[in-house]
Amino acid sequence: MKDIDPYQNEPRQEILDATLRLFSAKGYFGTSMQDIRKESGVSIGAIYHYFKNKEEIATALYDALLEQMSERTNHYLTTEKTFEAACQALIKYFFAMAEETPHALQFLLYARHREFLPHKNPICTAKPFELLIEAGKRAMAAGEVRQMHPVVLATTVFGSPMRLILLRVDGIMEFPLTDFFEESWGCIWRAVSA
Amino acid sequence: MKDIDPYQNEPRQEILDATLRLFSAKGYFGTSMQDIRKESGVSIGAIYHYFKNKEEIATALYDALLEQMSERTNHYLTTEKTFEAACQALIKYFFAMAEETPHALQFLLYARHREFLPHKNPICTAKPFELLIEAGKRAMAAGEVRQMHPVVLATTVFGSPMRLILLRVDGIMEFPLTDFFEESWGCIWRAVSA
DNA sequence: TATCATAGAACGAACGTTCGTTCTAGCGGA
DNA sequence: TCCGCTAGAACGAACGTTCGTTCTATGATA
Repeated sequence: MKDIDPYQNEPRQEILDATLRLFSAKGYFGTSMQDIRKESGVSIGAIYHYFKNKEEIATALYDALLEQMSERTNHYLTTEKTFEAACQALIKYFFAMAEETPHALQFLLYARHREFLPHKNPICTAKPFELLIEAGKRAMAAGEVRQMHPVVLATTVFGSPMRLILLRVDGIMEFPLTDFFEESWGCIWRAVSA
Repeated sequence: MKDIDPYQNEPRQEILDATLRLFSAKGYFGTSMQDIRKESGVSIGAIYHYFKNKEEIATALYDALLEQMSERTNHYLTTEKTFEAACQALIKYFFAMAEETPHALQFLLYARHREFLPHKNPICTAKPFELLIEAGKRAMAAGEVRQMHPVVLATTVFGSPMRLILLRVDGIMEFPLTDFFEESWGCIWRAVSA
């Protein structure tokens, strides 16, 4: 026996997948609704049946990806015993994402969402960033890392991996990021450990 | 005595200044030629007298800012005696830029130029980035910094300041970056010094 | 089982708007 | 007079969106 309407939202997901590919390749404004129709194989009328307008497709994508990232961040920060282990796990997760679903990372990290989602806050004020800041404060209080401004801590730990990720999803870096994890983390931990 | 025709290109510069403000606030696609006309006070006809089209305005901006950045990078890397001093000077320069001309940095670092300047290489393959990589290799050979992949070195040194800059030009960081230079650099140099 | 009724998914031509660009007329200093 | 420059109306293309219609699956009725 089948699940209740397992295919009900199949076209909806098809639209989202196609849109993510297009947005990450050509950007929001460079992607027309006709492009989405061609890439997804779903007709214009059907697209507007599932989404109110173009912006709502972008919002749906953004929210879903941010939620996923937020969950993972929260997961590692609460289950790993140390700040070090949590950060390592997070960076490994991002590095793996850069290899497996580069489109998602590109859309989430690279795009200036304020250009086409003006009512959304920039990603750095979003939940994952706040979770990190709080975890950093606790790690400083516990003496695991040196004392510094929480934002400096966060940028020191994640600034360089993020830049590596952008180089990778842009196709400038030809080797998988996982090859560089140890080296990169070695630098980061020297920088902040107590 | 005045320079030769100092005012000849006054409208041209007015257009570029206005466009930079608009692009950094609303993005390339969010800015119409009518917006540029209003912001610059130069008529549509005059704008098209000085520039072939919208893309050429963006290219002129991009090239000018990149050239300026390239010059500075080259200057510090060749005149400062150590890699450490050169990097410090560069980061201080960027931090100062973030305070004084945030629009320029925002346009140069944040925008996905591939969306509207498809024939331009991403900024990370541009001259300043290459200069840094080469300087990093020399510093490793000289024993000033530890051995690692040159790209890891570059992202470790500049990844975190760049992220601080983005937080600042986005208005998330409320204090001038110069306040955080010492703290940030302390982390960076721990990370990479031999 | 056969027939009809209904809902809503899918369709794509057509619409109105906005955009970048072109065009033509005219201004003003040399 | 000439010419660099300015002006802004007009143009055509491309865009996001709408809308009247068709298709399809399901349920009700007899």
